[in-house]
Amino acid sequence: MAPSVPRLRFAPSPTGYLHVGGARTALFNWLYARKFGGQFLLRVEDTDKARSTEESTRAIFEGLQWLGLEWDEPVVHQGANLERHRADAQRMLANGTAYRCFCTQEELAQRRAAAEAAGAAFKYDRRCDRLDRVEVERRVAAGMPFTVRFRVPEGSTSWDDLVHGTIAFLNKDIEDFIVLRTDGTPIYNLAVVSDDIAMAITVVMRGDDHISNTPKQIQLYRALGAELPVFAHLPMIHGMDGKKLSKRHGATAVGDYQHLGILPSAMMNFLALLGWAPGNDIEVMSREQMIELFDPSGLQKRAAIFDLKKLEWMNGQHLALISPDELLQRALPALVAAGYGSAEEIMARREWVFSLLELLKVRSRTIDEIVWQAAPYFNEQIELDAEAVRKQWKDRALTEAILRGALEVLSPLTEWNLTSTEAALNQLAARLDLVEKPGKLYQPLRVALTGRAVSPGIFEVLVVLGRKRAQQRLEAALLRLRQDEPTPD
RNA sequence: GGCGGUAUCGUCUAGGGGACUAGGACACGGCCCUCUCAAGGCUGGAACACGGGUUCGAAUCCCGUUACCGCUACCA
Repeated sequence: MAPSVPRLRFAPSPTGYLHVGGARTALFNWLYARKFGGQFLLRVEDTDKARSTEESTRAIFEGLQWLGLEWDEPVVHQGANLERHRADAQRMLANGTAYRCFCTQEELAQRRAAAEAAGAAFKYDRRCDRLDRVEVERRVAAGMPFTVRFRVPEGSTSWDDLVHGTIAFLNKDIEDFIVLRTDGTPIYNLAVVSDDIAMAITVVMRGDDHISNTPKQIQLYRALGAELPVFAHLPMIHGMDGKKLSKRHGATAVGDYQHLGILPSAMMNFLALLGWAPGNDIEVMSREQMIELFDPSGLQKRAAIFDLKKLEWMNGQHLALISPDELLQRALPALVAAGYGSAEEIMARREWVFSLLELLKVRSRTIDEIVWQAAPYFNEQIELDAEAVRKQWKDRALTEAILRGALEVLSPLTEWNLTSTEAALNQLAARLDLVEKPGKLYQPLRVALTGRAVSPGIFEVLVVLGRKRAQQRLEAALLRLRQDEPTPD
């Protein structure tokens, strides 16, 4: 059983960005630790120097931080533990659970090819384990290079997986695997076990592509005299075509979603639901609720398919939940990038921005959509959408009457708010006999005020625009209408 | 090939022997609300991979088959 204070770790290899599958694995590790009062640690598996990069390490940290998956102790770099890995291999050599193998890579490749040609499965034949002590010593003295191989014992290896239940392997199906290379560097399975023991990891939660590594690792724990952790193997994430999620499916890095205008809380919520369900038909959750409701027994065994549409819906739900402050904080960089002003300028109009965001977020699924919709309110000049103009300003005489009339009823207002502008426009509607057809009145106005056929309610637009700009836009529209006048078809 | 894993609507899932004419959500269609677009409400179509058992009774348990996925390196 898991001890009372569980320790878990997320152990990515820094060979790319933080993949959504990795992010979900990290998320479940984190949830488990938070739920049961344990620790969540981070270990960078950078033993593969050729493929590991600093940049990738940084990208992974950033992705985790963006999601809010804070780790509790300094990051462990696997590459720094080489001496311990080596010492552990020596320990196994000394206690007889491993042996030296002098077969070269070429010989092995040859035998493997021969076996395959004969239609048989290749498995190391243990020839070096049969060398007598004298011969081994002679070869070592002669400086012959060797690897260290683990001697897999008879019998079977099984464990009670937290998500799959009991999984068992026959040891005869596991070959004597190499644990230390000729150059004295460790193979993955040794490095992982050695580090997990050193970090006192009690729950190893990882992708189910590691299931077949697990019996080997269990043997290693035993050979090193260490207590076994609890294993939990999480399913993978697939793309819409049911294949393993890859670049072909579009964005796979969590950073991509950040730039698409997804909220971290929505991303977390969505990822959590991909492979776990709290039950009771609960779907939208804050991070606190997720921790509260998390239960490893609800972990899914089956690979899930990443559905962008649902992520977007989820984001819309979270947009509705977050505070104006948080929304502004998350949207600010995108607002600046869109050219709406400097961060200082935008923050100076904080209250106004709050009210604008409040109007736009309900009609948006992502921050990017909010930014796009915000253009007519931040920019001095608006672009008239040609399609909207064509459709809504079709009747030029009526449009002119509406614009002129709006200017007339709006100008004398002493108060400029939702109720006063509504009253004024109602008056205009009556005058133009459009009370029964409000769309005929409001749509042309909407185009004049925002340049678009879609916007928040017209009175809200008037208020957020402010009297001055609203009037300027109506006048500009009138002008534009006259310029375009001589266009009889 | 060998070994391992998985199998409920298109997708995410609820379900853990009778409460199932299988529930919810996304997506899709319709209706309502409505100045547009959203949001919201209501509503429709849509699934237990197949075959055998066990049982009075199976989506739920067991065994096969099939399909898909993973591993099978001196990669991680």
